[in-house]
Formats: sequence, C-alpha cells, structure tokens
Amino acid sequence: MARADEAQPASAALKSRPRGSYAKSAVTRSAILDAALEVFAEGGFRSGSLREVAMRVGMSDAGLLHHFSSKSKLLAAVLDRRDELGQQFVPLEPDDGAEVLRGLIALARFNASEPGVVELYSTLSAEATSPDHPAHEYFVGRYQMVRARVGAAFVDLEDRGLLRPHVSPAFATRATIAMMDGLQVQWLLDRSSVDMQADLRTFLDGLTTVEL
Amino acid sequence: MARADEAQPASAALKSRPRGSYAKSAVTRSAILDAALEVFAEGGFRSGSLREVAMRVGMSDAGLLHHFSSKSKLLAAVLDRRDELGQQFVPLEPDDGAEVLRGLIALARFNASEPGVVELYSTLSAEATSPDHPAHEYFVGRYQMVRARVGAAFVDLEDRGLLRPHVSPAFATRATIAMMDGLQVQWLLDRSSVDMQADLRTFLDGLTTVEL
DNA sequence: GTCTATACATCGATAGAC
DNA sequence: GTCTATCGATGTATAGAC
Repeated sequence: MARADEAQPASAALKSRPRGSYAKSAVTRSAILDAALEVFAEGGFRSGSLREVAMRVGMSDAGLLHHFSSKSKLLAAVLDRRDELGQQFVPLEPDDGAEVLRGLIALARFNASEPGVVELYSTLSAEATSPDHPAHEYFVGRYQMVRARVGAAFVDLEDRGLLRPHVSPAFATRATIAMMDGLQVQWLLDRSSVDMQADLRTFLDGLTTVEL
Repeated sequence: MARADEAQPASAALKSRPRGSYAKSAVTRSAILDAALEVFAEGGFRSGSLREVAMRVGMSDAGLLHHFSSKSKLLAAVLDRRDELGQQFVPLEPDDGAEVLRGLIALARFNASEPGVVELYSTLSAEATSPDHPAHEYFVGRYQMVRARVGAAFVDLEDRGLLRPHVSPAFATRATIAMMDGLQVQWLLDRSSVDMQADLRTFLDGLTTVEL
C-alpha cells in the first residue's frame, strides 16, 4: 500500500537509495494517511485534529507536520489516494454506457466494505459546500467529472434505445448520483437496513432496459 | 416567530408581566436562533462557534449563554424550531398516500427558497453520523419518523394498485428519501443546474401512477 | 526523521460587576 | 439582561535539539 510519492519507482529505489531512509518515510506517510482518513471521516475535516491523527500513528503533531506541511495538504493527500482506488471501478473509455452503470454498482458494493471512506466523503461533501472550505474546489470538480462520465453513459444508452420511456439522460444522471449519495447517508445511520448495491441496481433497472 | 419558551402562554403573559422584560427575551432568543442557523449551516455544529453567533446578533458570547445555557442546547433549539415549520408540509394523518408525496414535493419547493436550512440539514446529518454527536439521536429518530410516514404512504398506494410494476413500498421509501437527500447536496454545490422539485416529481412519476 | 518546547489563536463555559 | 474578565482545553504551526 506504500506509495512512491518521492518520485522514484519503488522497486528500483529500494536497491539504490542509501539505507532506506526514503522507504521509511513512505511507510510513515502511508500510515499517516490511513489514520487521517479515519479521523476526518469521524468528525469531518474541521473538527478532526492533527493531534488526534498523530496520536493514532504514534508520533507527535510536530513530527506529523514534517511529512505534510499543513492540515489542508494532509486532507488533499487523503483524497488523492482514495480517488486512485475508487476510480478504477468506472471505466474511463467504456465501450458502451452499460459498463459505466455496472461500474457504479460495483463501486457501491466496494464502498459497503469500507465505511470509513463513505463517512469521509459524505461528511466532507456536505462540509465542503462552503466556498472557503479547503476541499471545496476538489468536490466541485469531482461532481463535474462524475456528472460528465455518467451523463455520457446515459446518452449512449439513449442513442441505442435502451432508456425506458420518458427518461432523459440529464435527469437520469442527476438522479443516479443523488441516489448514490442519499443511500450512503441512510446506510451510515443504519447499516443493517440498507443495501446500497441492491437498491442502486433496482433503481437503475427502472431507468434502463439493459442487463445489469 | 417568537416562541413561548419561558413556559407562559404568550398572549396572557403580555398583559401581566412587568415591563415586558420577557418579551424582549423572546425577541432576542429568536434573533439568536436565526443567527445560529446560519452559522451552523455554514460550518456545521462543531466548527461553528458561539462567538460567531453572538457577534452576528450583536452581543457577547457570555450574553448569549444567558439565553441558551450551552452550545448543544442552542443546537437543539434551532432544530426544534425548523421542524415546526417543515413538518406542516407532510400531513400527519393523510386520507391517501398521494397526499404525502405531494407534500414532499411541496417541501422540496419550500426548501429551495431557504438554502440555509438545506445547508444546515445536509451538513448536520452527515456530521451527526458519529454516535457521540449531540444531534445524533435527533437524526436517528428523524429518519425513523420520515421512513415510517413515507413508508405508510407507499403501502397505501400499493394497496390501491397505484404503484408501477416491480416497485415495492420498502424500496420506494428508501429511494425517495435518498433522492431528496442526494438532490440537496448537488443543489448546494450548483444551485442553478438542479431543480429539486422538478426532479423529485419526475422520480415519483416513475414509481407511481398517481397524479402529482 | 522525530522529538520537546513554545508561540499564539480560538474555543466553551464560569464568576461576578453593573 | 448584558457585560468584562478569566479559566482551562484544544487547535495549528514554528524553532531548534537530538
């Protein structure tokens, strides 16, 4: 899970670098990011403290700030790393729109196995509504990207006559994203009574005629 | 909009109480609640400060605490007051389920005119996911109540054969609530491109055959 | 790379004067 | 009913020893 943030390929670097000081740093950074995700997920960015993150990873807050120079930088790093993992579910250049929808369902299943990540995004996306929030731009851009990708998928399905009557691509896009976000909130408040994956599939079944 | 929180009927008290000191208090409390709603909406409960609330209403933080003995009490008062306003849209004992759905649409339109309230609930419901949040119990109970009311409406419609094929009342309930919550987040991030009322109506049209 | 020590702001809340 | 003054806790961030 360690990342090669120091801009050297992990495999090659392990041999050539002196006494593995960079390797240690990378491991530490990764541990910090894990802890930070937990802390920001539990209380949001504003109420989560650097001290709490540092404590969980077993160092002082000053030590933590050696790796991430500010709290906002730390948040950005957490979001970046989760995006790498999450984006692999939705294909960037799908052969047909149905693949994207299947990717969303797979993403919902994956999310159900990582409550911390869901908590992070639900809390932050609400918190980051304020324009002065350090993650505001990130979330605005993220929604644009998601809307573009899902939108293209529904347009493709419409072209091929696979949307049910009276379903427009634009509405289907907004509604699908809203459904995923809304199900997450309910799931967080009562995990046992909400199956995000199943409900999303049922919902998409009502919009299209493709096999999911 | 003043509330009779001092446990005296407002009308009777106005005559008998000496020199209207209580009336002043009620006005002040109301002003505080307005400011608190704004502050909590912008940054959530944890990052919104009593000082900020006090500043907006033009007094010191100590002065504010004379009216609301703690920050949590203030939050509870804010939520109570908004509930009084919001709950009037969804009938408590509807003649038929369609009335409830029409109430939800009316509520969505009303919400679109009060961004602060939407921001408050979106931010808080995510923040209050944590069990130790002072509003956690409130939101758990609120979702139970909403689910019960909306659920009863869809059961009624099913009994009368007004649900579309393959739509179960339980799914329709979860999905409708998710749709409302999810649309709010998108609307907050980009108000001009989302019409909560229209999208909700379109969505409900896909679930039932009643005239909305 | 991590620590201690420290600076400095802001928070919720209390005590007591007016 | 509102104020000033103050407390103790907690927050981010910096400087410099090790």
